[in-house]
Amino acid sequence: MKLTMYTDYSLRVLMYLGTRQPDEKVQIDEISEYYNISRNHLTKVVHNLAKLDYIHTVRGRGGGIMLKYKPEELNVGQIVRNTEDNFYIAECFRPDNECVLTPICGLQYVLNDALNNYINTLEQYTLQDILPKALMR
Amino acid sequence: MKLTMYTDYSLRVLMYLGTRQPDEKVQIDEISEYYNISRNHLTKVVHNLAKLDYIHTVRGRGGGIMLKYKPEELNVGQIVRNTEDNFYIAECFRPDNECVLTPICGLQYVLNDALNNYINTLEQYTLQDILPKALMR
DNA sequence: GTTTAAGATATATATTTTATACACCTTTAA
DNA sequence: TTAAAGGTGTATAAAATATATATCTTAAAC
Ligand code: SF4
Ligand code: SF4
Repeated sequence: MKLTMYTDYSLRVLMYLGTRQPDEKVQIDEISEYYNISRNHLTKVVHNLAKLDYIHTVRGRGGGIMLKYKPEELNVGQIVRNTEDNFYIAECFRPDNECVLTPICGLQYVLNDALNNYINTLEQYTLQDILPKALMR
Repeated sequence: MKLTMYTDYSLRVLMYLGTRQPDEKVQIDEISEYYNISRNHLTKVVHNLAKLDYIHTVRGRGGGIMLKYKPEELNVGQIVRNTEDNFYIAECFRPDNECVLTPICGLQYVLNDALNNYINTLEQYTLQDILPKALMR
């Protein structure tokens, strides 16, 4: 019942960018220092956010990253759904499931219901809603 | 975003017992064979369920375990809440939190909201609701 | 009162998942 | 050509989970 650091870092990056001007380029180094996360690790998070089309990256000198959409257009639920890689909430949700109850167990539907409500809740918020008012220096 | 095997095993044990007569004693060995789970491991799960007051255990020859309440009196949400040991949904929910955003981040409230809806959903079901109609042999 | 079948407990090990580090590559403006 | 930026692959570490091993305790049956 927890998000991976990877997902949380992804959201932290988006929040960081969200407090800046729309077209302001920000460097990974700056963010990694602010959050005390290794640059290389954060680079992967950033790269993935770019693949997911949430941010725009500019390579080379003078480069940086920036949000591709306005904070109020970015849905928290969608971000989590795309960033968290698996939602294997129980064994029977996994490809290697061997639970003998699978054909007759009612729990799986209940868990699925709960998971949907979890995601649906997140989907009621946008990046704008969770943005820190200002970043602390 | 997943339950531990431990929690799932706990529910499996309760479901197993729920398909039996109220005062029928069932042995751990039988359950562990049915589910292909090591006896010793399952013993710990069972022991914990006893500590949580969900089941009654009888030691010694002729012993076994049985539900302490009727399936319709056992709430799935409560069971999960008691069995799953931590709900550290993000770094800031942990005792060793070092996230610099903590004082200003809006995400933590959103995550908490989502988690509550997850648990609340589970709380709408009882063991009776998820019971397999019959155990397969 | 000894045996046997049951659950209880503590510790160690293995496995899996997640996070981080290291090393090097590519791009582009100055 | 250099320097500052992001990109990529692989290896390692750390943490969380799950399982195994070994032994103990209880109580009914004989
Ligand atoms: S089928 Fe039921 S008991 Fe088996 S893994 Fe799925 S939820 Fe758990
Ligand atoms: S404060 Fe916000 S960014 Fe930091 S761990 Fe909590 S939810 Fe994540």
